Amino acid sequence: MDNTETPPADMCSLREVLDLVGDKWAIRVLVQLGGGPRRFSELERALDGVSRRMLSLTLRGLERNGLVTRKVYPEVPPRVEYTMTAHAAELDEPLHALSAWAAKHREKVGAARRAYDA
Amino acid sequence: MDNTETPPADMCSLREVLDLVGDKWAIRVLVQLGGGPRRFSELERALDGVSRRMLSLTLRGLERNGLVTRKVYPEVPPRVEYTMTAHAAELDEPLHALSAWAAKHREKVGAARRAYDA
DNA sequence: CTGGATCCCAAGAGATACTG
DNA sequence: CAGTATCTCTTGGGATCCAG
Repeated sequence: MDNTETPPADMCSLREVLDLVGDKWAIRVLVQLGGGPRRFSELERALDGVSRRMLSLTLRGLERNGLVTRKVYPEVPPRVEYTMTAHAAELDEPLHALSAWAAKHREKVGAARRAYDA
Repeated sequence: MDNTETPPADMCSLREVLDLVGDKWAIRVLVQLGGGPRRFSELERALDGVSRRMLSLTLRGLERNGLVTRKVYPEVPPRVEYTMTAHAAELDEPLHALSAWAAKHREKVGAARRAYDA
């Protein structure tokens, strides 16, 4: 066997991660929560352009999958804080690796795109 | 400053990567191409469930962004081979990191989901 | 303040048919 | 073989209004 195959990336796992954080706002929320617990309205302001509806849906999803915990303070006016879970925090490194790749190859991608469009 | 902030993950870069490979089929195509050049029909068979249309659109996108090159052999019947570019190959490691995270925390995610749904 | 409910539009994606 | 063109259905997501 002289093939040069890369050990097959685990498609199943890859899909699972994207299903968890591949949507429009999930990663941005996690990045915010990486800086510590945040209230709903704080997130709303920090994530420029997000609608209440989408923020809510995104947080529900993250909570459902155990990436975020929701803590309600029985006060008036109501206060709710969202916090990253421990294993969500472990996503930080893989995410940085992706981020680094993008930063490194940004120019090449841009050039390829311009060339293709011409 | 005693804050415990993680160095802010680069949101911009993160978004760029997801725009490149965050759609339904792109990553699967890249995983296939990681095993060497593939023909259109080979990909079509390997990616179970993909439609011709989506495979075509996905390949166009990857090609446009310089992640894949398209080589046409002037034969009859026609033959076309798709190949990963060098910098697309560098995505392999970050992707593996994500994949590893998913594999490691699969149970926790599943449990969280079952708990939430109950 | 925190969000759920509803309406509506636009993008995503499957099925089918046709062409170089 | 390797696609493109339509057509249609589904899903994502914004706007707005209502409620605990």
